[in-house]
Amino acid sequence: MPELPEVETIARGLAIRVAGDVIESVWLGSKPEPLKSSAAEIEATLTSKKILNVRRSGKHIVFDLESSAADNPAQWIVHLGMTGRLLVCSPQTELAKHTHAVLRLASGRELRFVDPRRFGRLAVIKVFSPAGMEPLQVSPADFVALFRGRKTPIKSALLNQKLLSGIGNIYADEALHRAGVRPRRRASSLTHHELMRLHKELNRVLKEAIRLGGSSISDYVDSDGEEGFFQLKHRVYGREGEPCRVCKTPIKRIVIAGRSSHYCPKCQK
DNA sequence: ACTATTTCCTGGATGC
DNA sequence: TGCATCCAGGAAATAG
Repeated sequence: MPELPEVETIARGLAIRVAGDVIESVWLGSKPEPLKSSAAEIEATLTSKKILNVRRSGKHIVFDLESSAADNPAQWIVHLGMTGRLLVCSPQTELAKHTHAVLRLASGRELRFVDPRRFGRLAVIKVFSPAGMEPLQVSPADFVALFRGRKTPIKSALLNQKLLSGIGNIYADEALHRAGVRPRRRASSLTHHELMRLHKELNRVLKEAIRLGGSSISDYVDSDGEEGFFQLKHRVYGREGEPCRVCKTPIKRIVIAGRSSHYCPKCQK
């Protein structure tokens, strides 16, 4: 399940591999569900366009396209959802089940979008603007202000993409453990000191995860098919009943707003 | 304006 | 072995 570090890893890999290439033709699957823009619009926008760069914004992958007319959409946006993958491969490579889009590149390779669970989304847009703030760029003061007066659990607030873009279930749990805050605490109940610590630990955990290429659980791999290694550093996520890496207390699992949440009852207050 | 709940979707794990 | 059921979760839609 790609969150900020995984999407960052994928976007960096794609930038190295396809920046400068030209999209010669576009094939879109018959199922329209993954498309936010119309199939015709996506096809028209991508065909014959040069890919200038590939980067991450929140959990979205942004392909900057060379635009001839200033009023045309000039970005291709991909959200990988839960199981989405972007693969660069040779045209001879067998088409994977659940392939929803194939872009033929001038270099002779293909860029394929595969997504079994179909939670991913494709769109073209003029200029993409993320809903929330970038966790790695938000200032401590702005971070603290985001949670002022919010009654929702801090875990839910961290997952709210309109506040911060890019945090998912894994890194919300991991950041809360490192900050010593229980996931069910109301966001507004956190002290200034706790929020400052949360901001610092969130930045720390995201940067370390990016350094290790993300967390490979389920079927996540980067654009080279390589797995990440941050799952080895998980302190609470997916570790129900196992000893806390800090104090040996068994990790608890609870459900908050339908999401599994893991924490150490001793380290987190 | 917020917050909570439901819905979408498939494959892997589990239970009988 | 096979079949049914449950579960994972990002974000949009819906309800309160």
